[in-house]
Amino acid sequence: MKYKDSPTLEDVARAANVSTATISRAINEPDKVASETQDRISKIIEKLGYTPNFGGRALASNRSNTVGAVIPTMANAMFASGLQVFQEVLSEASINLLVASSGYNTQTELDQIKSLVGNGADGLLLIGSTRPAETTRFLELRKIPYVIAWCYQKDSSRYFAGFDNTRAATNLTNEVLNMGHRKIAMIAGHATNNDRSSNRINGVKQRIKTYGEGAELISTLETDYTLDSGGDAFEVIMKANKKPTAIICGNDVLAAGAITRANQLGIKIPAHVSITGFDDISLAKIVSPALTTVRVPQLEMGKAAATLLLKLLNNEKPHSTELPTEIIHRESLAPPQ
Amino acid sequence: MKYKDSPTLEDVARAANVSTATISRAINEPDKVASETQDRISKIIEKLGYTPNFGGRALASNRSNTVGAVIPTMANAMFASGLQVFQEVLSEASINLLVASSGYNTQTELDQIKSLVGNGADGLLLIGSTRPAETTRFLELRKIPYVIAWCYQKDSSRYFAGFDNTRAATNLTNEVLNMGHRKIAMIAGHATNNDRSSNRINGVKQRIKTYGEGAELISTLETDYTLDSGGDAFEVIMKANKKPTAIICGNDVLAAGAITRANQLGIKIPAHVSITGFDDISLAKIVSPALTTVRVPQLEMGKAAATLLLKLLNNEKPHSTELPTEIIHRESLAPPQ
DNA sequence: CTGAAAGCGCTTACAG
DNA sequence: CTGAAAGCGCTTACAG
Repeated sequence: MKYKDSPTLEDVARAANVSTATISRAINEPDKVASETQDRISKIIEKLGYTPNFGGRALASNRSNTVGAVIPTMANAMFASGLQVFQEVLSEASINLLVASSGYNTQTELDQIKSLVGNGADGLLLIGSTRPAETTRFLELRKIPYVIAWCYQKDSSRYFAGFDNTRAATNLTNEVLNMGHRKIAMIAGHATNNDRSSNRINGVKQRIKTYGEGAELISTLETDYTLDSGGDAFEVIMKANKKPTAIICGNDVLAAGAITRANQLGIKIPAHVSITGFDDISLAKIVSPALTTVRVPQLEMGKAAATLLLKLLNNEKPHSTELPTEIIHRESLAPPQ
Repeated sequence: MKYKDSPTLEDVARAANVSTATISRAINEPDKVASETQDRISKIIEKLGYTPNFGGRALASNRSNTVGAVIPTMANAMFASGLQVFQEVLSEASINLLVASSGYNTQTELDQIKSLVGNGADGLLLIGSTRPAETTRFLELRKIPYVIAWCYQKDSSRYFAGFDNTRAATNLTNEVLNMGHRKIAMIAGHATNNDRSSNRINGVKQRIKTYGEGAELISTLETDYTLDSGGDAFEVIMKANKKPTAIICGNDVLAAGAITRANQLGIKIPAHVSITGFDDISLAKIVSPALTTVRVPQLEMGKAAATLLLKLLNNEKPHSTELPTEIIHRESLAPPQ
């Protein structure tokens, strides 16, 4: 847009018979201005329809009041709803949100981070803790405050708003085992450079290993987080000679894909095989049978991440926040028959 | 972040033994710089880790290379995936995306528009064509280029990347009628200030009215676009004395909610009642029975909207783009029994 | 192809 | 509580 058409601070100053400094204060630090002056200025601003020029402000103050988020994909409702809350909280603090997606690709993520920072992001929201050294180096070099959501690490110098994926997966696996399942398979998301996926895999593996009682992880397939991939992986697993009685899926999309495929193939869930999900997005309630899954605090993470980042921008030293997960019992998990 | 730590154009200029003007050109209009100079500058930029200061650039050029989008909600996968493509296309043109949501509230939408524009958005993506005069006035006053997605109007001075909601609804209704249904009900989203919803309602009404043959719209309920609301509306409709043989839903979320509720109540779909959706989000394939619905070109709209906006920012006069919709036949619609 | 210099619209010590 | 003025880091006619 052309700012030439818009009034500037100087126009306001002239009309109000004060200096531009006073107008600036009236806008940014009203306490420091006499209340009558304030009133007069307010009216003139209103009348002229003045709004501060963004570039001028950013240049002079070294602040853009903008924050960036790079998420793997907006297409998964999970990230989208977390992002929504994140934005709402920021909005109340008059901070705007720049958004980009990485498609689960670390190079793309770095490109987007650079782009957002180059476009003035004062801080960043990132998903997951594992990333190439180059990315970490850039972040440190530029001293960008950032918070990491969807996972949690204690005793870290970084800031997290998330949950312990390993523990959540361990708990879920324990539930599956206690229900009597011994032959278990897993359909996971690609684990490379994705700590949420690899931690969930680890949680499942660890629990099965330590459980004893003949419990066994017969296979774990890594694939894309899509419905079709989940379906395909399900088919592969069910065509093998050695079949599981329960399949633990890395997220709800994969699980919903598996169930849909099972329905098409005439394989009864959970009578023939149990299936579990992860995330508890709305799909989980809709699919039939409804998914037994792990509820992940999506909205709470969005909110916590925003709060954390706001503090960071304010030069405070906040504490990472760990959020709880919970197993949601629905129909897709039952004792083996 | 503190830019004091970062090198400036002047630092680069000094190191390269040229003026800042030349560095600026090397970055923005490489053709205008001798290729040896260019090479030297590139190396120095690389070595110093220079990136242009956003505020300085925005102030001097009156351009932020940032565009804003205000969508009703990110929680509906439909908008989220359109937004994703929108962002990807912009990203290739080195334009960043500022995102905000309105929660289907026109006042919130206006606030967010003001905030994004105040934060430097050069252009805007908006959903739907109906909004209060105050909003339209603001947009015109500030001369913000914007494109409207998810709907289409011909012979308008505004720019659209979308489809004709009325016609799509008409076509779907025609399908339902041709299948033999005569008693029809509708579960729609709130129509006030939501042209997508009201146009879909109009399409259904019009077609039923002109169809004859005893066709009748026995009721149309307006509600929130949530699964539970869809379920509740379904229950209300099925408890009335006069029951429909088909229920047309304003979107897939509502339809999925209705089907899920039907399953819980033991009402067979489509044996007892047929149900149709709108949008064709992934829910539609997952729900059981799978939804017969209208495929809305989400990704194509995101792409078309980005292309349109890019042209607008480039001072071209592009044409609005109308995209086709298509009826997807699955299991939830069948002849009345 | 390159440079000197003005100017974009703010904020912020500093002085009063 | 207010003002004069420097300065933030770029871009862009203009001149050569």
